[in-house]
Amino acid sequence: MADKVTSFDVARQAGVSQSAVSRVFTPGASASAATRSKVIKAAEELGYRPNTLARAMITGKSRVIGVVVAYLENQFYPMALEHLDHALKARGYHIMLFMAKNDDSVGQIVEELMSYQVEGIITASVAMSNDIAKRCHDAGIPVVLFNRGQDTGNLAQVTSDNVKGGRTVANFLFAGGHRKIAHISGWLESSTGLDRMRGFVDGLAEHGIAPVAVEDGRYSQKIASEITRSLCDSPDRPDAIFVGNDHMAFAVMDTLRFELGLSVPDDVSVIGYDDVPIAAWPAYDLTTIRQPINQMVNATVDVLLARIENDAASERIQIPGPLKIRGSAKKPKGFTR
Amino acid sequence: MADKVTSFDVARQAGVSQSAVSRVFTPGASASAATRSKVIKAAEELGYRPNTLARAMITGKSRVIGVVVAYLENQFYPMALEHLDHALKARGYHIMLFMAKNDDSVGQIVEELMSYQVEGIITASVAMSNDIAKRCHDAGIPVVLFNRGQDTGNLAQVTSDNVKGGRTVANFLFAGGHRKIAHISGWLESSTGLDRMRGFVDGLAEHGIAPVAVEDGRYSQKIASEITRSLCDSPDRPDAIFVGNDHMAFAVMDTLRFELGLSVPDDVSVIGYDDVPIAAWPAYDLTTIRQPINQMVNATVDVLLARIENDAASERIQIPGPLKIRGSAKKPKGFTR
DNA sequence: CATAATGATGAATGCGAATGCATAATTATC
DNA sequence: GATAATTATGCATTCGCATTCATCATTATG
Repeated sequence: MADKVTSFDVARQAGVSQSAVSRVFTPGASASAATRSKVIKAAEELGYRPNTLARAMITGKSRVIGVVVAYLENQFYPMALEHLDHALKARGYHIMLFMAKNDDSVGQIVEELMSYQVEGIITASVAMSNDIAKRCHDAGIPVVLFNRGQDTGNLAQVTSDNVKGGRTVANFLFAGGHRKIAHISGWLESSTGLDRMRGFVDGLAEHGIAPVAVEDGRYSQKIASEITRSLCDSPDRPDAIFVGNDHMAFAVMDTLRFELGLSVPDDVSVIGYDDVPIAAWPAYDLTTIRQPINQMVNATVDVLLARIENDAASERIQIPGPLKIRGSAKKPKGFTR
Repeated sequence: MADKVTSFDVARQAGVSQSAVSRVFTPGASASAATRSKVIKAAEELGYRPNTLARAMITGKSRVIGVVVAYLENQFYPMALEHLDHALKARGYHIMLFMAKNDDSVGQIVEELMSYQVEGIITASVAMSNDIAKRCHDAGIPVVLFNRGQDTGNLAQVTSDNVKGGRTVANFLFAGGHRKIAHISGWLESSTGLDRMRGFVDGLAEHGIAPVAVEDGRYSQKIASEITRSLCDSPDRPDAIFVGNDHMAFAVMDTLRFELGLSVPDDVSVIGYDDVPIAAWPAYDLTTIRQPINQMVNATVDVLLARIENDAASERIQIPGPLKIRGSAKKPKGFTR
């Protein structure tokens, strides 16, 4: 194992001072062409790379962003992670990844992130208690909630327009002739779950009807399946179900088809939310509200870096997402949103 | 934004020296109960946490592991990531995440990881050129390839027993009465793809038959679908297809059923590899070889940390995975592996 | 009670690179 | 060609904490 090679080693080899070496590796610092080439040559010979940790100590910039994710089984989050990686890499930042179930451990994780001197934190569908938010604020570490809103704590947040999405689904299902419509919601303690539900219920109300049932699926496939069973156990089963996200919608469809022997969409229409890649797979061919993940991620990164770089205000951004019409729900003729 | 609070601030507040503060936060260092409680009190009042970067500079231990992942759309990798997070967290390490397409950029990423002084690197289905492997070796940074083998470079690696898995599939399909069996392989430039293919072909050979076709699906759903179409376009279409991983198998099943109007398993049996959660979803109900992801991850972490802590040798570990029999392939009566 | 052994503590040092300051080398301007 | 303006360069310092060394307090041992 070769010993670590430092800027002093390179300096000696190149016959210059350590400062010169540092300047060559610091964008914008002044160094003559001669020095530069000597240093680069020596660095290559020795296999030198600046120690980012040491650099971070001086500059106070680690170029690391902490990312906290709750679920990875729901395909939306791996996809978000992939986009986040690209967007952050393009801006010269790196990801330190943590998993946190929603209930617990977020505080602990934030403490660890802070001790690593991350420059910012992105949480995906993870909320943050007020005192933790305050701690980040006091430490000067900006936080952006991705796909999760929160009224308290004055945190930046980026979501799709969930209320509008829910409303769009209501219009679409009503236009499709459905009158007995159930909703298996996302977790109702989360803003996304709640907003979609509200938009949906409001949307139906505008047509003078109410959902036949609203049950909290809590983003769990298991719970969603159970709810589906009990909904359809009734003589008066729904003819359409709006499900709070695609991940649950797949379970709902499977339960309807393979357990209850019902046809989707002939017996029951199903609509999801997210438009993850699986939704387009022929086995599901799920009609769903698309969350424009790319735009959402870009907005998240923009907001975060703006706050890192110039202390900008925290914003709340809502990006509208279109209904992606596929085959899991009856298509009204001439439907316009 | 409160200014950073350092160990000196805490020391002043507690009326002790900076060394004392450091000792209180360093497990195993000696400090009296009185000092300890004074320091802890002061630290809490000031909201102090040791700066991990500064600590890492001194100790040479960053407690960070670099994780490099190629795909996140194939559910196997998010699942692996989740397990990795748990296993590493339990050992006090953290993840710095990078995405790399297989062909490019791995070298660049490794350089960045090294500059962050990571203590080890795990690559998931990502290979590493020999000079990059050497660079890690020279820098004393152990590397473990997860779910990917590689003969050159003397790298530690953890996979399932892919050859055996392929063979098991061959036996199972033969016992199920299939004689016209095709294989849409994983990427044949990867050890996993190659080993599964070899085991499979060998297994069939032991029964005196050969696959009717072996095509490289390159882990792409699109390519797998295209191959499925062309395979079934022939008058002599296969009655079973072994697919190199679940992710492609889903696309194959969808193509067979919804595009070609064939029944799975009545017309064509399909078997995958991985046993990701989706494989158990009723829509697919995929018979597949389970990769024991938990064991694989634990082995990966064990090997890596052993090499970090005591310079252990690099190992090659193969963990056998059972056939998970579901409904996508005909079930031979009384089949024993 | 004296001496040895152990534990606790602070001052000083160093990890590796960035940067302010002062000076030297180069280039621009008249 | 002389002076001003600019660019390069090195020295010394700094970031925050762990650790060595020497010193001092405490406890153990005969």
